[in-house]
Amino acid sequence: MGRSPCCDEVGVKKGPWTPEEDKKLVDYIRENGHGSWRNLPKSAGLNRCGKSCRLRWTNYLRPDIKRGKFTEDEERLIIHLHSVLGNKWSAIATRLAGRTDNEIKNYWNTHLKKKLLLMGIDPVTHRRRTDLDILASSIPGLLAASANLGSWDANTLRLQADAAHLAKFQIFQSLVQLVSSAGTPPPMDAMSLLGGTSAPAGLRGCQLGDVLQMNRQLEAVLNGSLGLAQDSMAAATASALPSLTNMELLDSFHAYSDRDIAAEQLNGGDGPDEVNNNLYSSTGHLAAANSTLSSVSAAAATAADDQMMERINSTDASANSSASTAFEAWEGLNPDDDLCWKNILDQISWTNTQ
DNA sequence: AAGGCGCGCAACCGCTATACC
DNA sequence: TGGTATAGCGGTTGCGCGCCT
Repeated sequence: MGRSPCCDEVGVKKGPWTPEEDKKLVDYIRENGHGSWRNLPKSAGLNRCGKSCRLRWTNYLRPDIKRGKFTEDEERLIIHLHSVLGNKWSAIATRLAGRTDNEIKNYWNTHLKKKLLLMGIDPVTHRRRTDLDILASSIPGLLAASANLGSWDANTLRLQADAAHLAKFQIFQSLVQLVSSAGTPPPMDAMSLLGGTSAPAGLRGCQLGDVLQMNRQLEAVLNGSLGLAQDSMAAATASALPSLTNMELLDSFHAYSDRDIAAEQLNGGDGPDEVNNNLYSSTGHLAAANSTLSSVSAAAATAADDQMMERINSTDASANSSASTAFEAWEGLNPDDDLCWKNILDQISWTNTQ
């Protein structure tokens, strides 16, 4: 090996291409084809290395390149393909007519990755994010994003708000696991974290048993929405919460996953693809579940902290009533007080080091 | 009006794979 | 079979632009 890069050539121009250079390159390739890229610059009268010419042609000047904004279908396809292929941008690009690998890569890094993160999905594994550290590190971004939503449309706003709800819920759940999984009596700091003055407003003064019960309720609700009891969940949601916006959102996400499955079956190229179907349905269900959570929360927005705790304590185990109480409880876990969550995160890191 | 800042995108860098001698 | 040239790929960089203060 030991090949020296072609761009080491002295005196070869680098940096942005001028319109004149573009014209020279296009004219030459139209007349002669690119042939050997190494020899092309000299033949075309360009003071560039062959590699630079090749990149300029393949990423920008090629006549079949489609420019402009990515459509929603293209976005979905990229996410879908990325979940199967990973960072194989060129392979992904072959499935999107007119898009280059570079363009898709850039779009992924600048838009789609953030979008998935905001939805509580790990852009690498395409799974629900459960790792406590990752979640903790994402919270400042989530909070910043939720405070900086001016230019987004209504559905996007709701999705992002829902994603923030979900992330908070996941942190809470991890926190409870942390405490409840300790074989020995839970550390006092963790206890005070869950029920003490640094706890979310709704949990202040709360006993560990109460918190664990509430967590089970929340988990049941979320699991139901994630496909374990979709029909009853949808029915409960419809009766308890006739919100057109959220039902439309739910439908759109179901249509989203169904369309994707159908497309996969039509293509037939990759064979059965459970990973992707799961990605889409879980993405949709998560969004729907959180949409539901937030809208029920909105309905219970005025519940005072002590009233909420009363409801939790008097909750029976039947699915619907516990679900609605858990939703209300959830409202208490979603204070707009960032400081509250900061306290939680601080204490989590302290607890983890013990 | 000007400076700071963040974002998006084109281009580059470094590496691997493949072709060819 | 080994060395070299070339193509292709993915990660990273840096510039330009728009927005904000």
